[in-house]
Amino acid sequence: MDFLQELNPAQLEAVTKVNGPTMIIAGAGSGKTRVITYRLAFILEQGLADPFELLALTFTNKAAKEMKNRIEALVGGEARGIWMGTFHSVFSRILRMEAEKIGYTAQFTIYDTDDAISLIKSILKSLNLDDKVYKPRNILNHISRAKNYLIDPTEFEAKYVEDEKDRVTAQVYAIYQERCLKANAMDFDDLLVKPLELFAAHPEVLHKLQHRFKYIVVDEYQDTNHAQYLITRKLAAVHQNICVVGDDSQSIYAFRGANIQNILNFKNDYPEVSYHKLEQNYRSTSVIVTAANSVIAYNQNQLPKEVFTENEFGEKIHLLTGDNEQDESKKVVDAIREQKLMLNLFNKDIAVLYRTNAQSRSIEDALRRSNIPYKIYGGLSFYKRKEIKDILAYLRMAINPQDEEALKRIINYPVRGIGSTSLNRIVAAAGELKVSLWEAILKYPKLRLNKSAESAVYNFIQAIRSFQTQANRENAYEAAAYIAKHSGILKDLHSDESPEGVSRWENVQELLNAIREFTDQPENQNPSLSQFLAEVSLMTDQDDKKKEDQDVVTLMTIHSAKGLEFNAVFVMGMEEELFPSAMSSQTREDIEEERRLFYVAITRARKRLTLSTARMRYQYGNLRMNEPSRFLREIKPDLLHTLAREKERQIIQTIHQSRTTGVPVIPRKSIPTGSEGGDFEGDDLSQLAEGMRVEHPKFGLGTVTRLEGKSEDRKATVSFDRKGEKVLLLRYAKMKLR
DNA sequence: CCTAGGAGACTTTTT
DNA sequence: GTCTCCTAGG
Repeated sequence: MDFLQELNPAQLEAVTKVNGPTMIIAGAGSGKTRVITYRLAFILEQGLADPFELLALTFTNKAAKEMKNRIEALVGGEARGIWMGTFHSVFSRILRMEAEKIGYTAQFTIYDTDDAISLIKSILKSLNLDDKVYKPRNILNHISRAKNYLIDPTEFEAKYVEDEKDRVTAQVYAIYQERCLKANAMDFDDLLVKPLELFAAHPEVLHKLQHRFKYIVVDEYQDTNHAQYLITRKLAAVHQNICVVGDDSQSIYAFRGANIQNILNFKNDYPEVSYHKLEQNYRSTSVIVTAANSVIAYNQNQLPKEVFTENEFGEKIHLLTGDNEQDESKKVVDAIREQKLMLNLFNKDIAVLYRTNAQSRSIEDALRRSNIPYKIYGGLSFYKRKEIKDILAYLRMAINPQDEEALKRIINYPVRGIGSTSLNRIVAAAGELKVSLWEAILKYPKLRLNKSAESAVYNFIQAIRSFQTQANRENAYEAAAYIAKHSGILKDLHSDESPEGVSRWENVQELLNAIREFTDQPENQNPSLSQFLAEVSLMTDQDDKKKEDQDVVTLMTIHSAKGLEFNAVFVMGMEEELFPSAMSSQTREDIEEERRLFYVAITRARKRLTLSTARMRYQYGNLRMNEPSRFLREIKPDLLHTLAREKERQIIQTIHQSRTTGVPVIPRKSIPTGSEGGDFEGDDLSQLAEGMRVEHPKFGLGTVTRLEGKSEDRKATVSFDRKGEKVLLLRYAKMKLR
């Protein structure tokens, strides 16, 4: 067990104290993954358990895969026997084994968020409710929250209905669950809730698992929700060897139901916990670690810890200020070039992070202009593209024909003459008969469809049946290729010669290639289509391996950067209203989560951290001037690099002056329109009227074409002679009357 | 059945 | 500003 030599004392203790409940608080860059993998390897080497008696739960497939590889490197092939995966994949696996016990089959479909929303829309329609008043997205959020707290429709109805919206939600929730069951489908939340239902109804299943899993490790414990908390607690109840690993400072998913109290309260649940703190950071320079500490110290709600590093002091944090987002991006790109030269960096050493996806555009433009290759993460995932979802819907129908959302998607794609009238009739019939859509169309002669629709339905049934046969007989690739061809999708896409059409066709080919890869994997025991679908529904773009090694700059939201590290990190848009987000600035809890997000951003950097702001930017179509983010003031002043440029110095001074007041000062909502615009003086715009000529410092001369809103929201649409039409908030816009 | 265009939304999103 | 979704009209 030579590998133990490589650990520092705190890590060594966390690795070797394997019995009883354990909590490991792992600061950013403190070797968390190493500790988890060594710990599991240690258990195996000590002969304390067999691989299949170990359960390791993560939040991403990527994390699971990495851990698996690293354990395999330590102990060899037996690592493959460990139950290691995401919560969702591990429990979907268990659910497939026991599905019959709760009214499902092993072939159940996993509905993604789009399926769920579509189902809710369909339910609202059947209830004759307007989906503009009762927003499906919103209802789904409520349902999801209820599920996370294990509130079933009956309890929801009884205890949580306060107004009409809640009443509708309760009603939709109940029908939603019925329809999912009828469709042999579960949503993401069900994958966590159903195991608990299963355990309650069939204690022997729980009993078996409790005894089997001698050691349980939960990674990123700060991100668990209530259902996940309960599941792990139940599974650990017999052996009590539960080890939770996480960092409360990096809890950034409360908005999705993660409950930070799970980690803060772990000690209350297990008073005899053995508690370890990994506080030495191996990743970043001292400047970066100290800055991160100084920021997170503003949070009240946290576990005490002292992250430190023995690394070099390093370069101070730079702050760039642009006049607007384009200028900010330009300055960032200049700095990227400079740092590449100075520090000998590759593109792939560099990441540009931002709070919202919408911010990616300006930095993309600037990078493109400079011919710096980049890759954007986020945005619409491969698996969410229409053409991919269409193919997958066919595959789903071949495996689970009860799948309503799949059926609705493809019953008339490619067009086969089953229009909305026919579909409405089918949906209504299914509702009356209380059967799935598939069962309803099997009774097509009784649906009183018109003759052509009736024969179209007959042909559709025959097609799906032949696909089912293929799926049962052939491997995943053969079946999928057959279905793609015979469904007519490939032909339909091929006939579209527009660039988008070509790209859609290519995407489908890429999916087929992925399926072929899946099928051809030598270690794949079960290369069936149903197995492929079971895995693909829990896969995301993040798991895409081939794009990893390209030498390109990484662009992503801070959320998606969690768990990654880069030599040089840029965080853009360090402004009030943006970061912290205007929508998360209401309560102290909101701000603390935003602050943790900033903490995550800072700690992604190994050597260099650069922050940037823009004085002015478009937000939702109007020009806004936001104060520099309060978080900038929370970085110890001596860690910020003072730039020679006069403007930058002023900004930094303002930041540091407000710091002396002690308590973080909440900046004013708006900035006085004083010095920024140079010597341009705006006229009084209260008398502005349509048709008037104006002059703007940036956009030049123009004509007012429209006025709307009142008082501080009053805005003017101005058609500028050279810059085209702009909508300007008069509160901010400085214009002369001409 | 397809399409253009209007209305309205709009933070983050491991599964 | 920009995207998505829905609807009316061809």
